[in-house]
Amino acid sequence: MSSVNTSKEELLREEIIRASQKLFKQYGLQKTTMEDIAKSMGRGKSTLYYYYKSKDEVIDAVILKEINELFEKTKAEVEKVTTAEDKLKAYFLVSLKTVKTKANLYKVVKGEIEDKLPHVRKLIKKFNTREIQIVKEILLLGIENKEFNQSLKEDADLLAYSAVSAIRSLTVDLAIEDKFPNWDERLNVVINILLKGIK
Amino acid sequence: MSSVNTSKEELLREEIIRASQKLFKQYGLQKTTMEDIAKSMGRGKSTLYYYYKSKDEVIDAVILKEINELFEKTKAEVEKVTTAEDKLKAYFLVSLKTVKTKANLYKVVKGEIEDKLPHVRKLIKKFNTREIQIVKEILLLGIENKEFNQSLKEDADLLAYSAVSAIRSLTVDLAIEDKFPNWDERLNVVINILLKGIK
Amino acid sequence: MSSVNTSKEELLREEIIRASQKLFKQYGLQKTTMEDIAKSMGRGKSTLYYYYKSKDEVIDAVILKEINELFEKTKAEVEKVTTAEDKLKAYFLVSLKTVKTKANLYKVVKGEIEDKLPHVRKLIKKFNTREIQIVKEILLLGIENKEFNQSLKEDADLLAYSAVSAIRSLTVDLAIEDKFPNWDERLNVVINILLKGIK
Amino acid sequence: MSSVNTSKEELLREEIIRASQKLFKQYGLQKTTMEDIAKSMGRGKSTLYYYYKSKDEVIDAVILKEINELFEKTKAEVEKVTTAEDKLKAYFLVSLKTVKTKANLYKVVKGEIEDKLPHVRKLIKKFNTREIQIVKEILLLGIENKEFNQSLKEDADLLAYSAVSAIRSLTVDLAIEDKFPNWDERLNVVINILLKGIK
DNA sequence: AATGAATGAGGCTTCATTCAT
DNA sequence: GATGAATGAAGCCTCATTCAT
Repeated sequence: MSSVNTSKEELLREEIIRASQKLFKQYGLQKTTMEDIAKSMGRGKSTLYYYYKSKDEVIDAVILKEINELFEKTKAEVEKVTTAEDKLKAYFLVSLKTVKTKANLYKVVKGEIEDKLPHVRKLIKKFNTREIQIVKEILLLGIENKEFNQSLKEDADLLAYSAVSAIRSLTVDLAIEDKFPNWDERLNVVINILLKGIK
Repeated sequence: MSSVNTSKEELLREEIIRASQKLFKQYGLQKTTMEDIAKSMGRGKSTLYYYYKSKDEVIDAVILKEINELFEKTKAEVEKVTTAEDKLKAYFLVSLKTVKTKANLYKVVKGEIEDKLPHVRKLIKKFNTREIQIVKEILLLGIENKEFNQSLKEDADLLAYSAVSAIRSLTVDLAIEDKFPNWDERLNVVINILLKGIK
Repeated sequence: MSSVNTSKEELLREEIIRASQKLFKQYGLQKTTMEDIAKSMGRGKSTLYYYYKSKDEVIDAVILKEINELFEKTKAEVEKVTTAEDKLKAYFLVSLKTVKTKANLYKVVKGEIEDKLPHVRKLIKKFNTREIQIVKEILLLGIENKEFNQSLKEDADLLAYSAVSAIRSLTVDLAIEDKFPNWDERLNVVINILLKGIK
Repeated sequence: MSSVNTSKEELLREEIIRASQKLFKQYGLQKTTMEDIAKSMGRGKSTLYYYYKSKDEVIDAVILKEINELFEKTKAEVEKVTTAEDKLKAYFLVSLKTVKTKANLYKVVKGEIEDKLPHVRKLIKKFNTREIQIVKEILLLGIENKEFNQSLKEDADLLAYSAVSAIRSLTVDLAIEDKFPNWDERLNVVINILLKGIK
């Protein structure tokens, strides 16, 4: 019985997150009101407060979910291939494809979050840490493999960080603007430059 | 006489922008209220409205100023050197140094702006276009020079765009987090990888 | 159950209108603030916004209510009697009595409305049209009846309009000033002159 | 020297009144701001305060001027003719024509004044008193003349008051709406009814 | 004499949040 | 469990008015 409740409760909690996600992507964190979220679910505003203590908690949950989804997907794809080069490519491509469908949230998240929800920074940081860790491991693997230049070893941290930061922003920007046709395919050029640079 | 008036008015207008700039960097566009700005100048709220019609107008002015400053500085430094490689390095370094002092504003600006002030997007776009143009010209110069790989020619657009986007986000991220000591110096590694990649 | 909700909500909506009505009469449309209305009900300002989207909506509702009340009362009284003369008298007297209790609102409404709420003009016009129609029908009845002078037929429109306009202003003016004792009774003289004039 | 100053000062005072008059007619008493008035004269806002202590004083002056103009014109026309009937007609016609050009001010004035500027009520009252006095004298003349019905004598006051009130509102309403073509000419029907009624 | 500059007071509106049911 | 109702706090903006020059 309790499990039924829990499951039902969990279901609604998820519905709230889904609805919020959608609206956050469309209108941004600030502009989306609790009212908006509630209405989009055909429910009363106070229902949200039954499941989440505050708007901030809703935001947290949404971001955490996004972060995990991206992370899991990235990790899975990276593990599918073996060479460091392929892993790096895989990392880039998953980032690209995932971000493409979530462009607005990322865009929004990046600016607003830091500002208004210092608390959320931790989430982002934690996520970044995990992502950077992945990339760093790929780099180190490549260096050990002799796929990549040995001299990079001491800067692997900074490089990993830079790659994560740059790739994210680039994909977000490209996804938001629709300027370059087939940018996702053509981005290979960029990846190749990088790979050539680190080989 | 008229010039005295103009200059005096201009002076206060600038003071407002400076004060706003500072607060925007600290608290973000939304969280900074007109009240905050006024108080930080030791003046009444309505004084702001004597010089700017609305908060949006203040925001516009601040952003426009930042954009122009960065652009002019970038352009000047790039013109000081001659080889494409040096120009590219110069571009990176100015971006780095400038952004470092304006990290918060950029951070803020990037997310919030898109959301709430579609009007401001034009400013950003125009600025981006100008920056991308600079980088593209550097790339083409390098290709002509044989400094850079000839095969890049057809993707110069996308590359320039990518470089601008990536470098901006990277600098912003690095400036915000204080994780890497001397990151601005060590970033040479990143630049060198890129340069090696495109040579 | 739904009807309970509806009725409860409707109840508060009405309470708001009543409170607003009272204050509008006392202080005028502009001078009465949402704060005033809320306080006079012992409630928070934002409660008003739960029931009405804006001050304008409140004003609309108040005016619409007044208009309908006056119209219904007028119509009922006019229908009670049969001769055109009696109907005309009835029309005058109801206008008189009703307006007497609402003098301030009418006074206020007349000037402010036109100015600031072009939208409300429609309401007024529609109301005027209905009132004028009543009077016109009385006139035509009287002409057919031979109670009134046949020559009025072609100017029935203008006459009806004039009568409505004049009687309203006269009653409002008289109600506001307390100059003439028993003016409502003595106004028979005026009515008789008019009747004599049109017979 | 003092007279030069005075005259020059007087000139500007009048200019202010003229400008205010125009704007009040167009936008109403409240909606017209001191800024608006100043701008429409190509002068600074504070200049107004050099000549008038407050907005209320400006309003007073405008109204007083309007009142006097109408009164003087009315009086002059009434004195031109001799029979009571002609005088009454003259009174009506001047009211009509004058009001036609000032419709907006009257409209505005009627509602707003009472509300917000209790002080101005005195002006209006005084003006009304003078107008009513004129009409009353015409009525009494007519009664003495045997032009009008003798029985009206004891209600001359109320009748005069009513006539003034009704005619003003009627003319204002007609001037504002442009519903009836040539209403000013056709209004003779109304006047004739009244005259017939009181003969 | 004339005014540019500055502002206090106050108005409307929004929204996250609480609470009784 | 779920929510309708209510609200405090805060934000943007307007405007009559003052004051130094």
